[in-house]
Amino acid sequence: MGIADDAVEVRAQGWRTLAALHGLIEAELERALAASVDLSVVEYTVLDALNRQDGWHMRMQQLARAAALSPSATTRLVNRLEDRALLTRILCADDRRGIYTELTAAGRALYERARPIHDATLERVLAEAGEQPELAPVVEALHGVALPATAA
Amino acid sequence: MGIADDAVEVRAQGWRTLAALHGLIEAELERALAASVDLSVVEYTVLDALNRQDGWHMRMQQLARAAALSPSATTRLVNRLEDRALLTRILCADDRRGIYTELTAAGRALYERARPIHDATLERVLAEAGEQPELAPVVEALHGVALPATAA
DNA sequence: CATCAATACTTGCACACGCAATTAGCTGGC
DNA sequence: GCCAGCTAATTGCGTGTGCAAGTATTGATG
Repeated sequence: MGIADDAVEVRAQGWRTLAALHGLIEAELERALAASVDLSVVEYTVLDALNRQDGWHMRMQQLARAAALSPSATTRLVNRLEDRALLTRILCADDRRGIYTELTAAGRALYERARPIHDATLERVLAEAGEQPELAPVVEALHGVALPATAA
Repeated sequence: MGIADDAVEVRAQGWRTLAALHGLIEAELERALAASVDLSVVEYTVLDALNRQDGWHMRMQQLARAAALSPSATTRLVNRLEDRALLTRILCADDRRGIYTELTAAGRALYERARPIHDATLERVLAEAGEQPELAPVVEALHGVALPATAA
């Protein structure tokens, strides 16, 4: 097996490791959030993204990008959250095709309740994963990701 | 914002980055494999896992673990691949609850055709991701994952 | 040897997703 | 000012998934 073949194997193994870690974290978050606040991970991601905008609107498309979802899935996700009165649709005046979404008070409240659970679960899972030799290097690398804005 | 809060933010940001990279890679692999060999990423994962066993059987449960899938999803996934004659179910004699799966010649052939496409796509996407400052640290870490067996 | 718990897989069901087609609204050429 | 082409969001439809219940088989206990 030559050097080139080794590189291919390393990449494949790296991808499997990444997928395994991702699946592990997502499954744990899913379980924790569903049990405590009846939210899925994508739903939490949307609430988190909206909250990070701190009172400002977000287009459906931005939401879709933040949640890595298709437009249609985004529509239905927003529907679900709107039905639960966690956010509201706002037709913006300057471009009447675009639809902005905003957290309601209830949405913000639920997010505040969900966040500590989310963060604690993440901390626990990352700690556990860090002890597995295969996953550890990737877990370590997560500490090194660039922080946006506030850290600059 | 204190040190503890920073750590929480770093973890959250790390998780978002991991999810973004994972989604990116998976989407590209999905597209490439679907277009060329009509396989989804999970289907390829199963073929890959079976091929790595090199002629030996795998239980449904091992398959489920390798593909990060529930038992029910594994059953249906194996059904799909069996319908396409890419693998066969083998009822093993020593434990008649367990069901082993094995690649057929057609399955092995399709895998051999899919692998270069998979590997090339992975190389390309990782190279592209490595140029994005936010994703780069995680991409780098993938090179450092431990190789099983053959590298020992 | 009969029985009860545990394990391995399968099936019923509801749900979230992506793709393609659709509707509504903006924008540029003439 | 109007039609063609583009973008934003939604809806119809088929498919893959997880959970919970069901079936078959094994192993332990009395």
